[in-house]
Amino acid sequence: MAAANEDKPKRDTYRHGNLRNALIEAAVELARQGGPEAVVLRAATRQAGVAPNAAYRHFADRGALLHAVSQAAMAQVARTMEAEQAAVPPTEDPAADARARFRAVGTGYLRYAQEEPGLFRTAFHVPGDMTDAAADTAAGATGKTPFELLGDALDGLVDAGLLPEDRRPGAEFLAWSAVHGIAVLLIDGPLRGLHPTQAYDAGQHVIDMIERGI
Amino acid sequence: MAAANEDKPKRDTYRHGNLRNALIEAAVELARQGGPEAVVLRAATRQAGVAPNAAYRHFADRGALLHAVSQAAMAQVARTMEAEQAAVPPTEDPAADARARFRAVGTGYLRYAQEEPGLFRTAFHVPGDMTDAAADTAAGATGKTPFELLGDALDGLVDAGLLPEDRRPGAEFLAWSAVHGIAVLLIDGPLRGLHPTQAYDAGQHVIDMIERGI
DNA sequence: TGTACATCAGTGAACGCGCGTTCACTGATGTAC
DNA sequence: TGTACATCAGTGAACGCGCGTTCACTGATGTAC
Repeated sequence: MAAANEDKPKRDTYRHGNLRNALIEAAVELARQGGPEAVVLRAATRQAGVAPNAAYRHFADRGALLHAVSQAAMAQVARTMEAEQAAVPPTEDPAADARARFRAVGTGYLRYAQEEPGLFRTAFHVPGDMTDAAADTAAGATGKTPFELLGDALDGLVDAGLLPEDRRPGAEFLAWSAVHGIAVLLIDGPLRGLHPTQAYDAGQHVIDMIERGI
Repeated sequence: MAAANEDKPKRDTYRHGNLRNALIEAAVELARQGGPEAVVLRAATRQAGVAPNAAYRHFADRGALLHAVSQAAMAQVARTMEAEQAAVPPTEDPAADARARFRAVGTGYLRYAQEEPGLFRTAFHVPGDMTDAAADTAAGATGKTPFELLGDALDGLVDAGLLPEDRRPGAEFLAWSAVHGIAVLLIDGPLRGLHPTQAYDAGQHVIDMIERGI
């Protein structure tokens, strides 16, 4: 109360030392709370306890910072998918395993959208890295991007004989469309505000549809 | 060149007379070119040749104007769907007709998204009227909203025996998710920039998947 | 081990911008008598 | 048909705001000799 700058992080060194990461961290938090448009350069520097223009030592402009946030969010999506897959108890049945791994990709995607709508929107609102193989900063623990994880899961369905080989090409986009669509409906659209378990069910129904229709 | 205000629409009357509509028209054009965030109150008044604050005679705030644009865009979506349905040549086969009418709903939706991405994004970025039955300003020539047209088409599938009755509940959201998802992928996502005929094909494949998986 | 120097991360101040919104107003239009 | 008056759509000026970005700078750190 006495000091106006009580939460202003004080540095003991003249140089920050880790400013780039600090800015990304702050920007991620902004995106978490308000989506991509909430990623405000000045706010990030404020949070990092640094002058506004200090950001320009590490990012060309606001867009570059936003891009970094997007990559970080994408990596979190990948990790959520991986965690969902890791939680699947393996069975004796390879086909069942393949199915479960495929469904876990979609379920993880939707779980992330539900839990972190702001970051989810940031991940995909920034143009064009989703399918970039080179985007290693967008990868999860296995080093794969969400798109690659989806591709692998589809390959798994083919290997298990659950998906005819001639249906494989382009299947990414069918699955992705449906899951992404329900995600948007759930977080921004008319299904927003659904009870989490209902939202989960809606997501599972979409995944059911994909399995049938793919 | 001589006059700086050459394109400033001059009124002959002191009062504009039709300002509300003029503002909506201007705002629609802004959204058309730049999506919802391009709907700037001052820009709309500028275009209408009116002082910025004049807008407050007709709209409570910027949000109200944006909402009007969203409704207008939604109505255009409905009209595009209706046009797509009207273009379907009727056959002797009621089942084939029902299918065609169902597909036309999706095709119209995707055509609008492709042709008017800015307005499409505006229609759905503004919270929550999509499923409002009362939203008559969001209706097309038949007086139905996009959501209602989809519902009717699904009912048609049931009547034609193409969709089991127990699959009907919630089917709106399955179909809508998939079509909306591919729309987003096509206009903002990694499929952006696809050749229009490829984009059309991608959309048709999604609709195929829906028919199979619904 | 000590000194001179180059590097470059962060500072402080300022810029121009356009925005949404509020205020007290003016004057054209429609209505009552 | 003419006059008085109320209504209310649009005006003009100003507000506070926070933004992204540029400029010339300072001073801590690491390196070479």
